[in-house]
Amino acid sequence: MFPTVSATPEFPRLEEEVLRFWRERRIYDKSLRRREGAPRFVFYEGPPTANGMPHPGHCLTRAVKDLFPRYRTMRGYYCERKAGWDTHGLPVEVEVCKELGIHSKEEIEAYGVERFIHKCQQSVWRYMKEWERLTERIGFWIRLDEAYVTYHKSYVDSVWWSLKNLFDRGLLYQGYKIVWWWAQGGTALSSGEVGQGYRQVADPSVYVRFPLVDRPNTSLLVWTTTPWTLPSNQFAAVHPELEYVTVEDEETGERLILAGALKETVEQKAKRSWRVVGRCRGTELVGLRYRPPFDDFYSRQGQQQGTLVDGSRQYTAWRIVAADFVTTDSGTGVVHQAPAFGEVDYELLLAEQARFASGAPQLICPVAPDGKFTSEVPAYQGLWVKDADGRIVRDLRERGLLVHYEQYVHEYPFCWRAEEDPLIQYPRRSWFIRTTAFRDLMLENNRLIGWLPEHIRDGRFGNFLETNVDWALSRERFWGTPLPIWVCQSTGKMEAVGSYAELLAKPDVQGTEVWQEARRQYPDLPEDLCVHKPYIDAVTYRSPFDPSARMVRVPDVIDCWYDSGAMPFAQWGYPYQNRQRFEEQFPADFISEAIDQTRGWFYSLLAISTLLFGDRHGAPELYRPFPHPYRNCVVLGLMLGEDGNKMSKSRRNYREPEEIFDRYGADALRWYFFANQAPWTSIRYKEQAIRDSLPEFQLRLWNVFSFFLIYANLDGFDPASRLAGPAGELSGEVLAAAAGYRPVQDRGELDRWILSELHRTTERVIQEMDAYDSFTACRYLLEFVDALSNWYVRRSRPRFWSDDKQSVEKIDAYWTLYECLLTVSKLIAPFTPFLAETMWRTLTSVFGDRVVESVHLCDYPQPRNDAIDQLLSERMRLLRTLASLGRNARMEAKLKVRQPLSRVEVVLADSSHQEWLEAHDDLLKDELNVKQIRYLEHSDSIEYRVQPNFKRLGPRLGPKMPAVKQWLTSADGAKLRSALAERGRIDVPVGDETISLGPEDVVVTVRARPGWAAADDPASGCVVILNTELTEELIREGYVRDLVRLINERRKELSCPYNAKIDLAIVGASPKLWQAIDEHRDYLQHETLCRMIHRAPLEKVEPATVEVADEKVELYVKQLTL
RNA sequence: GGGCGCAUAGCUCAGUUGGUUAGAGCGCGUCGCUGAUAACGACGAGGUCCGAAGUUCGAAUCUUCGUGCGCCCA
Repeated sequence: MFPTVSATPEFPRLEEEVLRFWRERRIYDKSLRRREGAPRFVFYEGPPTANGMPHPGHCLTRAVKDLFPRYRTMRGYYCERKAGWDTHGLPVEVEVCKELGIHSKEEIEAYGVERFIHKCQQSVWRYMKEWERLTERIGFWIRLDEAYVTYHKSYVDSVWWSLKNLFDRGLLYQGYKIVWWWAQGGTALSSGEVGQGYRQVADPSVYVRFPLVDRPNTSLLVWTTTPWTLPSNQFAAVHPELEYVTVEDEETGERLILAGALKETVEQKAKRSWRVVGRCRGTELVGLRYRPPFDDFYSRQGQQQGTLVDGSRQYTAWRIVAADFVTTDSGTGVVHQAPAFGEVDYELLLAEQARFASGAPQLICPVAPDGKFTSEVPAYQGLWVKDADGRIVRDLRERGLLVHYEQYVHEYPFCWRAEEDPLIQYPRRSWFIRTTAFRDLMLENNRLIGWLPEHIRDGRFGNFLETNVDWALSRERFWGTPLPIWVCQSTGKMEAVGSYAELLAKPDVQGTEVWQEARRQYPDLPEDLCVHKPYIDAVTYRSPFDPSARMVRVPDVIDCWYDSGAMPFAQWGYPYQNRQRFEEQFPADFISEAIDQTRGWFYSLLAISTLLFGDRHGAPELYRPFPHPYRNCVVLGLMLGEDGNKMSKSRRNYREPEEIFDRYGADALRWYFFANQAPWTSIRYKEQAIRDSLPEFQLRLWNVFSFFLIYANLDGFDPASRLAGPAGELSGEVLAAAAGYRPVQDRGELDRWILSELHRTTERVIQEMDAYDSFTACRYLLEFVDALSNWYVRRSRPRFWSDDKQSVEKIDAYWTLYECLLTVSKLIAPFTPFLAETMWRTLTSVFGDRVVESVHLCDYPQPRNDAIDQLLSERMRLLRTLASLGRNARMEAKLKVRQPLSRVEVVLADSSHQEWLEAHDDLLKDELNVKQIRYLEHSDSIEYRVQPNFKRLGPRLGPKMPAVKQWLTSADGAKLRSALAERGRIDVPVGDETISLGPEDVVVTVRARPGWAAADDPASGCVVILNTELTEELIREGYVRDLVRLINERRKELSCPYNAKIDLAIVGASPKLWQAIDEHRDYLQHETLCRMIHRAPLEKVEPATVEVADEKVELYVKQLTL
């Protein structure tokens, strides 16, 4: 006997059982062990940061990350899954600061870097338990106990190794980075923090003269909203392609140069009257020199020249340069450039510097980190830059340089922790990786990656790579991988250190006692912290550049994106450990994260990998062919809350994952993710939608499953007793050896059909899953479950109900359904692993330990081509269409299915399937409750429509198409059809010519004429027509069917077991009704398990009054003891 | 401001290389079944395919512009 299951399953409870089973029997381990030595499918886990609660978005990633490895494992691959945790970075520091109630770097230093670092290390694991629980609960199989951790010493060693490699190859350099700087707090803010702080403010907007050196009485007209940056001016930028005009002031006669498109706007603002005296393109202005409004630097450097790469001489600064970013949206089209205080400006400086062989322009920055002018600009020395604005404007006006002044309202960022402090852009010394030198290689690598969706490759990601800038690697923070560069205190020369061990092996190492002391003071301190601040900062050694000097580490840590991007090798501690494992697990076959990782992990992986392993010449010993480090990347959409907005805790617009698991189960969530939209479209996370996705797949499948168990038990169908020896995975070959398992080709059409559908589905699911298209795969699975439930089981019910327990047909039905359910449980195993396991365990329970214990230890089903019958599939679809049309027609004619009809007629546009259909009359007759089905060539109730075959005729006819279409639709369809049949062509007159159309050139559809009880399906070309004539005989039969329904309803009300017999009395029926009952007495008794039908009330039985045949009768139903 | 993406039924979403009656599920309505039974099923009504222009014999699909939304970056 099979275990019985509830018709209304509690999936969450069943899932808990499955989890326990997996845990106790170590199923995941076993699934790996049985694939040892098999080809690998390599998966990389993008490490989450566990210092926040996991939310629904993480569920999606974790579900997708589980799906494909599970699938590939079943398909025969060896797929290790090593977890990982991202542990460094600002988010962790911020979390700790919150806890300590502090903000700035000074406050952290005052608190103590050592204690702060300890806090960070502990904070990382704050939500570890939650993450692990979620991971397990959603069924994400991954080795958590072997997770890589980015702060571990072995990981840091690996990262250092890679950085040393880059440093030694000259790819790591120091430069300036323009950051958003909080001067009062002395710290840079991350882009996320800056984004939070934008506010509308009014700033001074000034139009300033920059007099040209070589054109008397002529000035550039320059606009800026940050007057305080004017003393730091180095260039003026114009767009090379824009038109510029020279205007003459009607009153003063002075000349100004500005963009032609902006002349009128500025003229009106300044309330001047200007006459255009010259026009030119931006390129023609390039190279002209001007006097900046402030002399502090110009007076000393104004005449300096350098040598360009081509050998010619060029003034270093204060000249016009070309730049594409100049627009005419605002300002004057001539843009003031202060490279120290604008990222774009700084890039321009870099580009200028690159043109010089010697004597290149240097960055001018007369502002100290506290935001106050230095002694380089004596006039404003000690003044906070924003406070200097007013005085600068006044000075400009007094010196006659100000053309116009106004207030300008715009969005400007403020510090999110000190709302009154505006941020400024400010240059900081920073370390860069020269990624730009690898742009082409990165693009080449990118081209070979399988992106899903594809547009990421050339779109978002490709564009990003095209406009690549060097990676600003260093961070002036505390909790991160320390930058492994030591500087000689006397010569300033530097070297990179490739591991902690390498550091300790340096000559005359000092400072390690700081760490030793910490270990004594805090015995619980993890060994890994020895490579972190502040301990690592204390370690110095004798300089190889100057024996009297010490080597001291630079204070920075690195961008934590570098950590995660280094995981392909760092997760193994490569190259100091596990060299073999790295080789086996590089590159990844599959990774998946949400789209916000494009510039995050997707980039850091690709960049690091390309720089280290993609440089055939620079690092030949590490070279590996592209693509790497990942071959396929499924880019997931963003997850939105119930209201379609971004999910946010404060808005409470989403349910906690735990709640979903407890109510509907992990499978419900997984299936919702996989089956409802392509994974890269953004997903609305709605509880309602998750609940609704249950019945259409899982519940429907469950019903079939439960149906099978009920009847198999009832009929004593026991596959285990019919099969000797080990049953393994109960594959088709194993089942074929069972007693009573007839070869499929010997079975009935319905059985052959559903098995054909099963193999077709298997074939398609494999095809889609190999292409990482889980969404389409799910659609095929849905389609199959629908076919199984709504046609196979529905049409097979009489076989399951038949009294002859051992009839061949019945046994066939059991084997067929059993095989379908077993196979489906394997097919859905990667998608809904819990339901699959429950089904498998239940269906195979009768075999005891002769069968594989878990569905996840099975091979994925293999489709058999010889089991797929395309023609049968097509025909069955047609038959289903006919049934649907028949019901449709009954509906139209208001003739309920319980009322038998004498006949339906079917007209097929294409008669090639007619013979087959005729052989299945019984099925259709039963489905439609009619006595006879006739196939006709023609009927008065139908009409034909002949349309051009557009696809075929389009290229041939072109513009004549509408005329042909018009002629065909207005002609008599039936005549055209017969003409086509007799002569093989139709001649269509178009203008002066005649166009001859063959059978291939037109599409003939048949349709029901309006007003008939008929329904058509033009797509398949069939019409079903009802004979609505009712004879007395038919009506009487309808009465009995009604009666049967009422009696069975009564049985149910009385809670009769469905195999219990009854005695029945019908009181008050008319002779007409009795005639009907007598005529169909056997049918009635059989359908209601009725022994006797009485005409007098039964004693001790409560009657029920029912209405049948327009009369009221009393029913007495008495259950007989079993 | 730039890049990328999205916009189709009341809701959530499909829609293959352009082919002439635009699909599914849910919801809604009508009904059926009553031996899967607190299940199951059928049928139906719902659409200016965001707007405009263009290419084409033919556009939800291709092009351009615009509108709205999202993401990433300024």
